[in-house]
Amino acid sequence: MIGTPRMRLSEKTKAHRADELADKLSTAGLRVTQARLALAHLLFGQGDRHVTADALREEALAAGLKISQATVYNTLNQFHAAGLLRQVQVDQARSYFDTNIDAHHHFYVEEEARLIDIAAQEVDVARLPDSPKGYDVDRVEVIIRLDKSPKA
Amino acid sequence: MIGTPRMRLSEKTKAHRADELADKLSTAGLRVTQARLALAHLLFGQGDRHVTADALREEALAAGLKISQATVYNTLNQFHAAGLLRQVQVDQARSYFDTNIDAHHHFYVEEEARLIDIAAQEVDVARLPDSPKGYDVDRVEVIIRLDKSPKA
DNA sequence: AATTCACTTTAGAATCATTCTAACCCAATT
DNA sequence: AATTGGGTTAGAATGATTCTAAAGTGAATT
Ligand SMILES: [Mn+2]
Ligand SMILES: [Mn+2]
Ligand SMILES: [Zn+2]
Ligand SMILES: [Zn+2]
Repeated sequence: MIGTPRMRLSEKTKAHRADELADKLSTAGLRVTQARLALAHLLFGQGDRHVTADALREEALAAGLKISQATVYNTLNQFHAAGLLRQVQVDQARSYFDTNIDAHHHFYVEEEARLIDIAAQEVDVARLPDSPKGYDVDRVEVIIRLDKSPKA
Repeated sequence: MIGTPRMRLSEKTKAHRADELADKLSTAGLRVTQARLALAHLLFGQGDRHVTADALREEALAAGLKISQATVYNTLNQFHAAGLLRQVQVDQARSYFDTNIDAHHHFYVEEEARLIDIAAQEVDVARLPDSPKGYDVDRVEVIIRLDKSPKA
């Protein structure tokens, strides 16, 4: 399996140019529309993020964008289906969309509804059981649930 | 930390007697009521299970029990709060309640909405990152997502 | 530049799991 | 048997997500 090519820091850090994002959409087989570009800018323009649909909606509104809730959901689902986003399921109430699609794991702080990335190489899953007959491993997820330390 | 004492196979396999279940509830600090006993019988009377609220509701109805949806939810949440059930979050749509409260992991077959237990010793998580300052590990969950093997 | 057409966006309704409310019910105690 | 403090319930409410069907837009074609 070939990993996503690493970007140079300068590319990864600065805001993506519009044509970079447009390329990203086209390459993923999605038409380049205003709504998708605007949301892609919010999602991919500032490093790895974990967002809920509603949080992204509020960001869009705060940024003065006129984008409906349905479009936010449509876009997140399309980006996910196209492999531009990963969906993370840690909370009963809502789902998170992760802009980091490389293999990695998560801390989850339930009290703060906050996800924190763990690089794949930070966790060593040394041994896994065989999959049941007729099934293949799609993905191995490690979720480390955290509590706030009690005040000493 | 002291683990739950293992039962002999004969005890674990056969249906629990009513007084065993009543003890289980009392010990957990829950009053022994008809509804709780009946649901405990369905949940704990047949080995380890992963159930959704709705599935349990249907089982109860099929068994001729007169139990409302609200009571199913109340009871599952109370059993969970009392430590008799674990809640497993793998699917965006609904949550699962797991009668196996020992440390263990899961396979999840999304296509079939089915959870399969993995004994803790079947997975070797050899190395974990340090928790962020001010937070402690509550639980480490490993979820192996499975796909059906393509037909050869 | 106008036309076309498939795809996109949208407001609002619908869905569905879960929770809440407030009235009745029952287990435990006296 | 009366009291009382949960427990149970029907039905309403909530909240995330999806659906509908109508209006808008991107890309290709005249
Ligand atoms: Mn897959
Ligand atoms: Mn805890
Ligand atoms: Zn992540
Ligand atoms: Zn389990």
